[in-house]
Amino acid sequence: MATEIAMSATSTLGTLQRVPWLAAVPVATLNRLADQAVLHVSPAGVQLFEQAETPGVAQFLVGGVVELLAVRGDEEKLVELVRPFDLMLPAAVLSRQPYLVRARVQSEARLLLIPAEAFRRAVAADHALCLAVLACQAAQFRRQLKLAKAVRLRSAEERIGAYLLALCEANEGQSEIRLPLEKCLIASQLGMTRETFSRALPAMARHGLRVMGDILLAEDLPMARGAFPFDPLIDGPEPVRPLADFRN
Amino acid sequence: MATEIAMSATSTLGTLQRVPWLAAVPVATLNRLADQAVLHVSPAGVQLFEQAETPGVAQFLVGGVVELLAVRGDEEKLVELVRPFDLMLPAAVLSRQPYLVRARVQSEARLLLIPAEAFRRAVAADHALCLAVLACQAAQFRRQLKLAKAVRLRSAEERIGAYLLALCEANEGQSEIRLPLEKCLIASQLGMTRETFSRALPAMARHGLRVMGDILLAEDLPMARGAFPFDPLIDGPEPVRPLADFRN
DNA sequence: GCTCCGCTTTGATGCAGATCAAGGCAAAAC
DNA sequence: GTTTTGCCTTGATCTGCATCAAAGCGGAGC
Repeated sequence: MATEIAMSATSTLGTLQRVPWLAAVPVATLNRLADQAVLHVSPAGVQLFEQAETPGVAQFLVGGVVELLAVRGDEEKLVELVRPFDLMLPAAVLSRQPYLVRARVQSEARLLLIPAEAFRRAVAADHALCLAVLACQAAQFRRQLKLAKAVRLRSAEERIGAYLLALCEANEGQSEIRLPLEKCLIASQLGMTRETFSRALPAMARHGLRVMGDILLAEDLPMARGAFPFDPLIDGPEPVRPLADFRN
Repeated sequence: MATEIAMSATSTLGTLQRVPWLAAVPVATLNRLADQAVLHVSPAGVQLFEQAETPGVAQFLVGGVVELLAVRGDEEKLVELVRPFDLMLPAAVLSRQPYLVRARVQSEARLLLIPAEAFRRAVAADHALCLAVLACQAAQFRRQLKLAKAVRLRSAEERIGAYLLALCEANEGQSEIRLPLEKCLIASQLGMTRETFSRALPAMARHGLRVMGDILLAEDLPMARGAFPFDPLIDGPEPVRPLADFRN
């Protein structure tokens, strides 16, 4: 299952120091966190926590991808994907409330585990850390809002179009692009079934995006952009933007 | 349109002091905020800000209800309702990013307007305020998650059932309950059209909830609870829970 | 080679909920 | 009084997407 790795505090500290949005946090504070942190590596498929569980540790994702799933009975619906560097559901940890979703590793995850109480104390003790976490939380909120907008405002086909175009832009210049995920995962990420996704793919060729197997080739990028206009308020990235100049 | 009210700083301060989750914030800080704040009263229908606008003021909702709307072209979809006491989209204000949604007053709103830069400075300067805003932001995030779960996991009928039952519980004991909102507003709040809502209402009688006009009478509460079980991870309240003991 | 298994595709069908289009009903305006 | 205006209901129809079921298809293992 999950591997726990004994680690010198220095390397844990190193990891924390490499996080851009923790740049403004004093090393002393990061050090105190690092002292209590353990690095955990979890392979795909492992469940990190269950819905309704109360967080005992703060989990800091430093590698891999984790999916958050809304659960009822035995059906799961993907709510969000978490990528590095990000805290897993800081809202639950900070407010000492149960998780609202299940978390499962999608691709091998590297996690820094910090006892929840220690984490809360650190946030309460260090203003700079508090500001950083606030920025992280704000970014997560905005990502969530964007997702909600995408689902409510766009049809399945449009979401696929936007997704494929985002891929094209990420791999600027290449004409052949390999889909980064299994199709069924992409489908659930876009909030539809794999069948719907599968059926919609051939239809995308009409808009200049041909998908064959797991290869996407952009045949007519301008036409595609015409059919699926880029909306920065939905498709734009949402990086963590710390309130840098916090002392003033 | 909107009425701007000249106000002694003391009464603005008084308003801030009455906010539960600002209890731990030093009066000096609240006072500095109050000095720069203006109370604004906006009648229903007024648009507070537009999608893509960059926040110039932080808006603190102290009365009334505001709806947040995702917009594309001329169609609007309700994303969330904001009620007192809450900050309007603190994520946008703090990260100096454009609003992702439009805000419109649903029922007469009382807002404390604070210049955005002053607000950011205050958060950056006062640790206690930062913690309070963090808690506020966390609560908003969790509300948003709960909404997403409700929409993805429940059918239209189930959402209506949960809503009506919540009403019953709020007015414990009364057999006749008046719907607190116009039906079309309830419908959009539940993420469906008024027609769907209208059609589903008669059907609810089969589960012990009869709605006649704008009166709801709970004919068989236990049966209703059986059909629409209460899920605290969706239906539970999500108050702002400040990390009270922040100095430690 | 063959078989098995996971993933994907395809087809047929079903359904929830949206949309379009008339009315009904009541309070407010004239 | 009548008319207007908002809001709600009702019916007919549409459609996007899910669901169910049955193949393809390719790689891993035997």
